[in-house]
Order: sequence, then structure tokens, then C-alpha cells
Amino acid sequence: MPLLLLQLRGLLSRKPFLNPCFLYSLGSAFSFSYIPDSTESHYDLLLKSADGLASLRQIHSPLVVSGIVSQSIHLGAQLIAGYAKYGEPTSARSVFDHLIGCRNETSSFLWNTMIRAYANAAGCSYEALELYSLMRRTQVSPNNYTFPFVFRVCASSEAGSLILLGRVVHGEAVRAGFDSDLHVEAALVHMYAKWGEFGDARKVFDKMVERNVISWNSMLSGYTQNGQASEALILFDEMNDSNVEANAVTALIMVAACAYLGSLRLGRKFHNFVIDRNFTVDKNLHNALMDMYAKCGDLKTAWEMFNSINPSMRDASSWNVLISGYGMHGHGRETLNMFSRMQAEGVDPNHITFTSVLSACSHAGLVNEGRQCFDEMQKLSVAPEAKHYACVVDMLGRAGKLQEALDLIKQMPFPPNDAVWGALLLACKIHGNKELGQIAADKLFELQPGHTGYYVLMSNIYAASQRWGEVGNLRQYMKNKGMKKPAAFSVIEFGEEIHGFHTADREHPYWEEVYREVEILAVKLKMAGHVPDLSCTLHDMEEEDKELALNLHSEKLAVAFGIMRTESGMTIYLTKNLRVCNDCHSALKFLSHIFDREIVVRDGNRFHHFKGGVCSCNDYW
DNA sequence: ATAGGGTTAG
Repeated sequence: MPLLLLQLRGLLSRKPFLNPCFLYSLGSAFSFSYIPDSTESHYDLLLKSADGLASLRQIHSPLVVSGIVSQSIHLGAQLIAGYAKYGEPTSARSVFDHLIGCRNETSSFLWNTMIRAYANAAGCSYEALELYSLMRRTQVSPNNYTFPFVFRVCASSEAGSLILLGRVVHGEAVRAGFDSDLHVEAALVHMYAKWGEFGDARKVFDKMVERNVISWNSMLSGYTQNGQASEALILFDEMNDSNVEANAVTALIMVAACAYLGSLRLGRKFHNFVIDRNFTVDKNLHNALMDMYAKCGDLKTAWEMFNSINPSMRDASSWNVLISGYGMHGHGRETLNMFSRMQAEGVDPNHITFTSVLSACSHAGLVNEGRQCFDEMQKLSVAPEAKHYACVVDMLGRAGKLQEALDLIKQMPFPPNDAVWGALLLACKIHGNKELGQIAADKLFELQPGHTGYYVLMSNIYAASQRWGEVGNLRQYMKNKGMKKPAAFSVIEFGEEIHGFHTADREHPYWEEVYREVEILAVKLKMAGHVPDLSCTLHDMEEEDKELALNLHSEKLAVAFGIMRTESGMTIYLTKNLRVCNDCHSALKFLSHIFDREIVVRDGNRFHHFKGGVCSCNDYW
């Protein structure tokens, strides 16, 4: 055993804080000639303690010179994994190519390591898949370690829709006989669930002999990420009935599901679940809980949770959750104050922070502040992305500065996406600008031909300027393509009860009573001065039908039910999947005054707090 | 000698 190795071992056992790489560079600096008799285990130790790209490269070159790397796939794999860890897949690949070139290597191990290196590196999905395909062409067999890496690549969001390829590889795993391996199955469940292919995910999941918490979590998060949070709740009950115990990750996913649904009661239930099970509340879970309280209308608790974090432990993500929470409730000034405090406390804002701040400015109509913020982000070298442009266009557009919004779009250094044009289209609908709206719509129909919302917006713009012919054409087009206007849906929660209402709902068990209550409310509203806004209905109806249709909007049914069923003075919490229409917004303001109740509504875009006849959004939404 | 799940915007 060479001297250096003995010394290293000795030193390390006595002083474990000493990094052998440091000693090694010391040795090189004094020209100790240890390299010629260095051994595999010597390098093994060095590689294990390499703590950065520089030290890795330092070890790499003598390894090549001595020729040891060509003899040891073990060392080669360590180098590959090391380079991958420090974000250098290209260097990893050169080691791999060198080894494959000189060794005629047929074991799968090195290939797996290299595929993993690509799978973990950002933006290397294509390389990972290409290597997998090369592996098969070179007659090296993929094994139970290979498939999970490949499925993870197919599941990764940067890789677009790789689900088809995933299915092909799934077939290959079946033929190779690895499809009932626990890890392969878990990776498959994750991949299918991630892409919302619940049938296939379920098929793999159901036939797993050993169904563990990881696979359950994959299914649950798949549902939540694909907008099916209520399915996640159902599955969670199923999990409870199984013999698998939920863990802190399960709780995190479920808290996020409640945030999505806007259900404070369920959110609290899962918070208690975390406490009862004594789960460690790490930073992520803490943030998820804060976010849930903010998104369920309970800003006070979100704020308290934020304050319970030791100030020195507050990082960008905890600030981001708080800032976005205040922003979506329309508290523009407070949001900007928090943004300043964040910077004063030395936390660097990131792209998410700026999205939240810009959107807060948009909600609160703080145009100048928003413009400043957009300039500031570029000074802080946070590159504006499409979502930031979308927020600014939204902000300018809502404030009626449509031309400025269009000018900004034209100045963008990359092609605007659907979010940007969508913001402009919405602004055109609010301000009734048919010409600009047409420009935005043409782009959107090209970019997202299947997105129903844009057609609905454009037809609203035509309708507002009485272009019935064009309204008809658009509707006919949608009908031909089988596109349906998304159904409005409102949920009201009180005590232990949750009730959902569609537009003109006749399925709710108490719909007849609710309809009677709505009629009573309509009379009270008129007496108080509310004028029904008939523009919120389809044009080809009789006038009286229009008024009736307005009264059956889902939020009116839900609020009527709330007024019937809850004690006077109690705050009413509503969640709606789409934006509130003008007529409902006005009606809710009057109702909050007539019944002297606070009504909190989370619509598809933001919160409205109705109290004493006014709304926290100042009619700006 | 290599393997699986998670939050934050709109």
C-alpha cells in the first residue's frame, strides 16, 4: 500500500474533518511521487471525498495518466456520478465513452450510471433516451436498475409529452421480465400518474404485490397535479383502509390538494393529521401549510405561521408563499411592503417572487409600482420569462393601457406564448376593444387551437359590440370541434358540510328550496338598488329569461344556500372555478350589506372579500 | 457498484 494512502487513512481516522483531496493536492504541490504506485483503493478514497468540480478534475487527470481508470469500471462509475452531481454531464460522457471504447464492456452497470447521470442533469432527457436506445443496439441488456431511470426521464416535465415513448419502454420492460420489480413498478406508477394517465397508473398499481407508501404518494400527487384533487381525497381514504401508513410526504400532497380545492375545513383536518402523527414539519411542509391557509382564505393563520419561522431561517420560498398569498387577496400595498422587507432581510427575490409581486400589482391596480418592479428584476439580473410578461400585460391591460401592453409584447426578446396573448385578450374583453382582441385571438387560436376559454372570450367581445354574425360563427366552430364552454361550479363550506352547485343546478338535494331563496334574494336585491346586468347572459334569450338565468348562476345558488343554512352574522366562504361575472359581483356586494355578513369568494383568479357593500378588489378584477 | 414519492405563479 502506498505511503500516501496509509497516511490518509491514518489522518482520516484521527481527524475526520480533513478532506483527503486537500491532502492530495498538498502532496502534488510538494511533488511527492506517489502516483506511480497508486492503487484503485487509493483513488476510490479520493473520489469519495471529492467535494467539488475542481477536486474531481484534479483526481481525474492522474487517473487517466496512470491508466487505472481504464481498468476499473468502479472508478469510472464514480467519476461519471461525480461529474453528474456537479452538473457536468458532458465530462461524465467523455469518461463513459473512454471506458466503453477501451474495454468492450458488456455489463449494464456503467450504462445505468450514465443514463442516471443524464436523467438527473437538467435538459438532458434526449441524451438519456438516446443512450438507452444505444444500449439496446449494442446488445447490452437493460436490467431492473435501468428501467426506473428511463421512466423518470419519460415522466420529467421538461421532456414534454414522452408518455408514448414511456409506453414503448414499458413494453420492453415486460418482455425483459422486469415489470414486476418493485422499483420498476413504482417508477411506472409515477410516470403514468404524472401525465394524468390514471387508468394505466392504476393498472400497474393494482397488480403490485408490495404496494408501498411511495407508490401511493405517486398516485396522490398525480391526481393533485392534474387538477383532480377530489380524486386524491378519495384515494387517501382508500390508503387509510389499506395496511400502508401515510407519511409526511403524503400529508404534504394532501395539504396541497386542499389548497387547490380551497377547502379550509379539510386543510385544517390534514394540519391536525400532521400534528397527531407527530410528523416533522420541515420547510416544505410548513410552506405548503402556509400556502393552504392563504388559498383557503385564512390569511391570518398564514401570517402567523410565517411569523413562527425563525427570521434567520426564512428563505425565498417562505417569502414567496406569503407574498403570493397577500397578492391574491388584493393587498397590493402590503405585498410591496413584504417584498421590501424580504430584500432588507437579505433574501434574494427569484423568478417566482417577481411573478407574485407583479400579479399583486395587477390585482391592486398598482401600475407604476408594477412597472418599477419589472425594471428592478432586470437590474437584479432575474431574466423576465413569458409568465412575467404575462403579468405585466395583464396589469397594463386591466388598467386600460392596451396599446402599451401591445407595445411591450412587440418588444419581447422571444416569441410571446399563450399566457401573454391570453392576458391581452382578457384585457380587450374588459375594455371592449374588438380590434386588439382579434389580433390576440388569432395568435391564440394558432397557439392553442383546443383551448375553449379563448373562443369564449372572443365571442364575448363580439357580443359586446353586437357582432352577432361573428358570435354565431365562433359558436358553430366550437360546436363542430366538440368544444364545450367549461361548466361553472361553486362550492360552499360551513361546519362539517360541503355543498357544490352547478349553474341552474337541479341535482342538489335542496335545489327547490334554494331556487325559492334565490327568488326572495332577487327581490331584496332590486329593492336595495341592484340592477341586473343582462350583458352577463347569452344574447339570444328573451329579456325575462335572461334575468332568470342570472339568478341561477352557481355562486348565487351557493350563497343563497349559505344564507339559508348558516347563522346570521357568520362569514360565508365560497370557491368558484371560473371568474365571477359582473352581475354576481354586484349582487354579492349588495348581499353583504343587506345581511351584514362578510362573504369571502375565491374565484378562478383571486379572492374577493365582500363586506358592508364593497369588495376588497375595488371592482377591479 | 446503480433504484422510487413532495411545496411555492397564472
